[in-house]
Amino acid sequence: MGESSARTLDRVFSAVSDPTRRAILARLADSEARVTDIATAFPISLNSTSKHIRVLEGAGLVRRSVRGREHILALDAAPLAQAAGWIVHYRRFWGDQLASLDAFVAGRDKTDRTGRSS
Amino acid sequence: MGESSARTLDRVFSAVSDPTRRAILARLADSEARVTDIATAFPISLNSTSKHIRVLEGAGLVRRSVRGREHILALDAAPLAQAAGWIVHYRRFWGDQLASLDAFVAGRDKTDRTGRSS
DNA sequence: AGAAGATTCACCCATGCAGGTGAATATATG
DNA sequence: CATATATTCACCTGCATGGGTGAATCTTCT
Repeated sequence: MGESSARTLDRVFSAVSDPTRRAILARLADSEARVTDIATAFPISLNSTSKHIRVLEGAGLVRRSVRGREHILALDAAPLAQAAGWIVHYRRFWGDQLASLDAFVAGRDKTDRTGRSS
Repeated sequence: MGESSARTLDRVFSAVSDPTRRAILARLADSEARVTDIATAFPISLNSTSKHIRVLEGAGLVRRSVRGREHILALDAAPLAQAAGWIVHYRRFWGDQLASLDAFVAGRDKTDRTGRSS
């Protein structure tokens, strides 16, 4: 399971490296949405939005349920857990700035999670 | 502080999305190394290795100390903590597969951390 | 000074991706 | 059937990047 998911890890990290896609995830964390809903919320075209969603789907971060002519998109953060699993291996190198991961989580929870930088 | 680090987050995720670079990080987690040491450990040229290290430096994940003609590279996992901070915002969407992050950390700690495939 | 080692710089090539526009495909709705 | 809505497909452009080769730079050693 650790070997075949390397490709997935590639895609997850790559997908999440884009600010627009991180913003899309933040949006979907709030509520489900259609492709058009997301497109109108960002200064990019509907087409570009569709491609971003494709990438997020390829990473397993977004799931789509076609209901009629509307494509309802929902966040699926499971691959992020996998990504966290990789990162956490290096937690002993994080140094004195972060004692425990849970403490880190608690302290950081009120930060903005959009990741938008225009 | 949360805004200017968005770019950093981009670079961290992007840097880590490459399997070769993840393997380089794993190597540096074991011990410091020169550029040549890393290059000989991978089936890519010295030049390509140098570029990968540049990317990792740009993400703040690797620090270089020039000692004479040798460039000693060391892991700096602090940016990974920042990346973990972003991911952790979505931990409540991870579902039933992972109850608490610490439990996850404990259970996953003996998995391989190389990230190498092939 | 001269030679060998370590690393980078300057290009080249191919691929991928983010962004766009315009047409095509479904699905509702009148 | 005809039309509006939702999404994608096909294609184009510009830029970044992973890979390579060969020359240049800098440092150590004899």
